[in-house]
Amino acid sequence: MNRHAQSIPCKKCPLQGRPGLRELDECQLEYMQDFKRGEMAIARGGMVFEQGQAGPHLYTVLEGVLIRYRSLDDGRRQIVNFMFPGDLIGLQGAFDGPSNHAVEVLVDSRLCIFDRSTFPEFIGSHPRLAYDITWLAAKEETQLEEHLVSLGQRTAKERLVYLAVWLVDRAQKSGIAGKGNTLTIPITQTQVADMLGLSLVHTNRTMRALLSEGLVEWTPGEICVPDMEAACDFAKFTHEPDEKRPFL
Amino acid sequence: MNRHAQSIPCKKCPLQGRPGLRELDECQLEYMQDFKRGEMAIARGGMVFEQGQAGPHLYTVLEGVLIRYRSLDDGRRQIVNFMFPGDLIGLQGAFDGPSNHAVEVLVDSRLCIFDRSTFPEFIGSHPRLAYDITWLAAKEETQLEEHLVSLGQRTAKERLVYLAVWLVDRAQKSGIAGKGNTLTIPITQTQVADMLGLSLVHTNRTMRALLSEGLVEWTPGEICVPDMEAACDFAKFTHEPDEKRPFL
DNA sequence: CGTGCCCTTGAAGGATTTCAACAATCGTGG
DNA sequence: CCACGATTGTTGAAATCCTTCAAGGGCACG
Repeated sequence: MNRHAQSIPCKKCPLQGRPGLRELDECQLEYMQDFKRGEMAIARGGMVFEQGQAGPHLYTVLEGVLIRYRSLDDGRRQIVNFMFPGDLIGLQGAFDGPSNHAVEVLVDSRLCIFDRSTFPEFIGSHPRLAYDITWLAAKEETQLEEHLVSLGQRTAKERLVYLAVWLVDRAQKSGIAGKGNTLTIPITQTQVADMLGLSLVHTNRTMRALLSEGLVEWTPGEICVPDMEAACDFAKFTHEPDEKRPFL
Repeated sequence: MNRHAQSIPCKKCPLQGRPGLRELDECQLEYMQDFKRGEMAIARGGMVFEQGQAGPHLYTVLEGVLIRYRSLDDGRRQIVNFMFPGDLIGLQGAFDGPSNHAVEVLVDSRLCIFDRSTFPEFIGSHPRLAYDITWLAAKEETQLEEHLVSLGQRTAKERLVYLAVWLVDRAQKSGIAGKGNTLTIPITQTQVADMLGLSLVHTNRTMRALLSEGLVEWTPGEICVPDMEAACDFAKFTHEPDEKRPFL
């Protein structure tokens, strides 16, 4: 399922120069190189870690898309967030205790591996990077807040539009979107349902309704938002200018 | 509404020695003292900051309980989390850009004030504290995940039980709970509804149902969970041992 | 003693879920 | 290469959870 790949040097990190990501300078790249333990490639459907496991690693997404979810023991599950290139995985688990969520690969991914054990040292010795990590944690929190608003206040239709817009937006910022507000991504309707807190059937119906209205064209394998502004307006989505995010 | 109070020295910080909080050592206390700008007392109903404001400060809750929420322009609002003594307020706003949520006082509070501007310096010069801040950010994220599961997967009854258990648990850890899994706190049913994504009417009915079943006794002004274990079980709530949290 | 906020309850309507069945797609092994 | 099972998408109909509308009572505050 997963194999360790040859490690690319940080200086050639594919994330450098992405539209929504901040560049690291020479000096920072060298620091990172010290902490990088290797890379890992996982195919769609593979798990980075399971709920309840205390993995020894932290990861950065170099390539691909992943989902993070929590399960209740009776089978219900909630997808908590999507992870795109540049996102940090496993920060919560970095502080002892097993993580309470699982991470699964949605689009074949390549991850950069760091050791959990070196994390405190890492923070201590590189203030700028410690600052960046806090930045990322704060942003992640902001994202979860947005999802929370969605689940708590929006109707099914609004949730679907919101998610579409949010995904396309994030994809564009990480440079993996297609032309014309399009995103090619194999998300299952079951997964969408588990993200939005809706039943599979209702998710399907709502998608078809939106399709016929032309607001969001969510066909299997591809999301397209013809009129971004109209969609944002409908879903009461206010995307912030969102300056470049740091990474690694 | 709010007034600046005489600043208590950090060495006499009331948070030292709380059941769920980690002690700071002499050295750390001195550092903190340098960054502390003062204190602020706000009464129930008062605002720490509004949605869209870019406040110049960061706060730590010394006393009281607060809520954090986001509003949609059409009036719907979602309470995103509760803040208890030891919690950090405004971390998201610490990285440029106005905060996208508002913070309101639920129980008369006293806050410790820090300058946003000294934040980068702060992280840089005190690795241990930088680590703690990241810890807090990660925990906050974990909490939001739990709420997300609630809104996405649980029924109205389960949500209410979950919230009750969660609140009582947090109150106990911050040492402001009453005897016998009791918490005296003036939460409005409208606020509960806005937290759980339910209508006011349905929130009320569900509360009454739980009351008659004896699972959760949520009377105006007080929450009581007679059988914690039964309640956790019913709501599929798994509270982790949760080691002591750092603060400040 | 009003006015406003909060809690409470009934009844009707609507959004969403569940149950059920079938078509379409895909990967895999014979 | 085709047949097969497994997964995914689609649709109808009935049941239910939850919301909205409406109205009244209690309590605090000026």
